[in-house]
Amino acid sequence: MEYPLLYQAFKKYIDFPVEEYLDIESRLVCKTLNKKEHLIEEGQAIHFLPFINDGLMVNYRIDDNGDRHVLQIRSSGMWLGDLYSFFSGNPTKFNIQAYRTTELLMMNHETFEYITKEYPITEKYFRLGIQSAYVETLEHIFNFHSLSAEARYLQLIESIPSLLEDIPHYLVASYLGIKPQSLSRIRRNVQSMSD
Amino acid sequence: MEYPLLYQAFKKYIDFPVEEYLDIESRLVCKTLNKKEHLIEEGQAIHFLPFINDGLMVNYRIDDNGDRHVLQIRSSGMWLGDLYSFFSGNPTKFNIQAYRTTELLMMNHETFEYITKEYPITEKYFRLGIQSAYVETLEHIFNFHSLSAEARYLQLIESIPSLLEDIPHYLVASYLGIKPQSLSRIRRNVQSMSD
DNA sequence: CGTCTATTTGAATGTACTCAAAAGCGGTGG
DNA sequence: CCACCGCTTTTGAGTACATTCAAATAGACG
Repeated sequence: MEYPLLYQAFKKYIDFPVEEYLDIESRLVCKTLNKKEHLIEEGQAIHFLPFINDGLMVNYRIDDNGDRHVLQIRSSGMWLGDLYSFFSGNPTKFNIQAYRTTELLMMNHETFEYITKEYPITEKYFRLGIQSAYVETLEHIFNFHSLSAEARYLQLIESIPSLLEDIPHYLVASYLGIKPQSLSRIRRNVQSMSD
Repeated sequence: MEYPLLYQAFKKYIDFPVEEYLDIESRLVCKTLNKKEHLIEEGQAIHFLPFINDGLMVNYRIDDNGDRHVLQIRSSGMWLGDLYSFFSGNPTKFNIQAYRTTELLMMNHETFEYITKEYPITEKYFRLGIQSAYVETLEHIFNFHSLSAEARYLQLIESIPSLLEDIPHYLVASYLGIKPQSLSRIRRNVQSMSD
């Protein structure tokens, strides 16, 4: 076993058999991205499903005015791709970029087909994984509705305390749905509150 | 076949075999809700997965201040439950309510276990369905980030023109992430623009 | 050291909010 | 049939929060 973090991911929801895991692992391709390098850019058709073995990835989308909106920030131990493009073959609308040197494990489409056919439990694993991502995303929407920008900020840095050291503040601001200037002012307020 | 809309749903992503569908259909329980009746209330453990055969359901959550936030509005031909509670057995945080007389088809947990075991393709169907809901939800977040309240309103009534006749405006406002007063003002503006 | 980019700060603006009241609408009972 | 009630929607006035525009400061890197 080369990638215990990946094995852990497969075991997260169900008792995934080791032998089958090892075959799957052997079929993945390792890829390293440098700081600021893109894994996925808008317009591409995505033929692989990436797992973050070590690093930090940001998923953003550009709107009609050319403005960037960060939708997901994910780190080691998580999958982060464009499921829609991966399964439909249509061009992606997303951009996924590394903000530190990041090591990815890539599963291509043929491998996905092979393992779900050969090991039916894989289908269940992905169903549960996607379901969990879906539930998280509903929670995210609820937070957007019910919390102020300041409360969302406090919640975010509580869950990932090192975030502001790891990626530019303007990306964190975008993820929170505010402008960098507003994030700066919120941080100033929070700072002075805790004095 | 009693419920063509359900069959259509099973065929949406894959070529789901009829015989297997018919067995699944026979295991569902039909339930009718009256206007304003709840299907799911916060705190319950959810033992069924509901499919909306005919009607309109609203999924909302109450925040710490006691305020309601509508997260989903779904109509005929869609599943709408709490996947998290259904699969984990934990109490739900959601409230799902009918706003018209609504006919539901309910799959209980044992049936889910039975059909995924007996017909492995079911697992794939649900994986694809949840995946599609997940992709929609990411789109929803992007709209929240990139569109003004007025643009979100226009997009919503374009996709469901009868929505404001079907459910109270304050629920639509909540779904849009604004107050009923603001929705009223937006509607007045849009009205006067088109004169 | 200089340049480029990111972050902070200030001032004015805008959008949605709160509070408060009025108008509209649907159902019930006199 | 009309009066009344409760609930929803609209409107008005003042406020709060995040935005824009613009400039200053701070940091990173060659």
